Amino acid sequence: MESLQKAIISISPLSKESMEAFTAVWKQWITQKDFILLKENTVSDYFYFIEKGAARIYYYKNGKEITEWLALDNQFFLSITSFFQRTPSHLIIQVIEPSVVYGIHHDDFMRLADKYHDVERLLRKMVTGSLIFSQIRMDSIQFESAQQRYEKLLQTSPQIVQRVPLTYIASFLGITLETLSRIRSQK
Amino acid sequence: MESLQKAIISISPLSKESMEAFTAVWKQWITQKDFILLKENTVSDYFYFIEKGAARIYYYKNGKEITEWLALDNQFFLSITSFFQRTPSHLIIQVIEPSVVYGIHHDDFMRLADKYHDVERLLRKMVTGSLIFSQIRMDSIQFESAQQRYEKLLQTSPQIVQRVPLTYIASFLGITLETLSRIRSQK
DNA sequence: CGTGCACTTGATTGAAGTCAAGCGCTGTGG
DNA sequence: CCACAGCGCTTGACTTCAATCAAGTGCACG
Repeated sequence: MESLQKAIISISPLSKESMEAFTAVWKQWITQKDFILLKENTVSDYFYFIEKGAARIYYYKNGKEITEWLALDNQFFLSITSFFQRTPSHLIIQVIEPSVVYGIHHDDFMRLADKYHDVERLLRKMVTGSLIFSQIRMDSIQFESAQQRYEKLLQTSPQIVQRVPLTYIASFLGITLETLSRIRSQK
Repeated sequence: MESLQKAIISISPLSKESMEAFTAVWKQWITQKDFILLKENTVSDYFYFIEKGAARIYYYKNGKEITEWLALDNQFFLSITSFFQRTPSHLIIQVIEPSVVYGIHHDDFMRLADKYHDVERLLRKMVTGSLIFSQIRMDSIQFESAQQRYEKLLQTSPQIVQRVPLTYIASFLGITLETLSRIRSQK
């Protein structure tokens, strides 16, 4: 819970009152490996924070699993379209290591954003950060080779490469397992 | 200016006071074709709204122009990373038809978001909408064929295909002009 | 001890990129 | 008023990166 508060403050500080009201409504999960936080075709109610452990967001595309996102220690994550649009999602959120996860319900988050201006600002900054990241990732998928993307991941998130199975990493990078294997074997 | 107000309200309503303060600070440009709104390597100060006309956001990648975004009548547009991170951008924003464009300065927008909770909420909803769009576009670039992307554009934004040169459309779709030409010639 | 999962390796294919040439307007200057 | 320069687009030949399909290896654990 302390690490959640730190993560919040680093994005946008909250008044004592807002912080207390805000952190009070987060729910905690202490889960085993392979625990499912979000089932397929359901509305994603929670905005998550993983304090310790690892999770992946994935879905099925033509019968194959596509890993859309990987979250490790001290990261926020969510099914963006489902959480904000309140529509059922083909996404599945699965914990892939024993983990400690926090989540705030959509309705609580919106209620508090309405009540406290600084919570609204926090949410805006979170979404903005996510949007910037999304832009960078789109550029990467469009213009960088599989090799470049893998090398960038090695630089920016070496822990992912160490802790997450290659199958997940491959589709997170937008390439097949075979291509990733060949990239790794060169040199 | 009326269309700007309508566009704002359709995203998130503002109180009379906020709306007045907010719309008061938008600057207007009435421009000829090819007018440059944002020069290369400068910080993008404005969040734009195109009332009538067309604009494109592009940059140079290995000496070639890449069109990143196309905005037509009644759309908001901006250089996301530059506007929010306040960093110089390789992006160029150019009007490609005689147009009427409005823009709000970053500092005015942030000042008003700080002062009025409902302006902050408006900004959050704008960014959220943009993020959702960005996710959908990323998925499209990653998994759809050039053909599918073109057909989708035809369906969702036929005006773009009618009003914008194919060179720009091609790189907006993430393909070359030649590939787009071949797609169009089949059937 | 063997079944299956995680990963590797090889052969082939395919979608789109690159390079190069050419066509047909349009508009401007001699 | 014609000519040709240049832009917007098309077409063709060839290349390339990564996907697909298909085996095969090695380790983990029940």
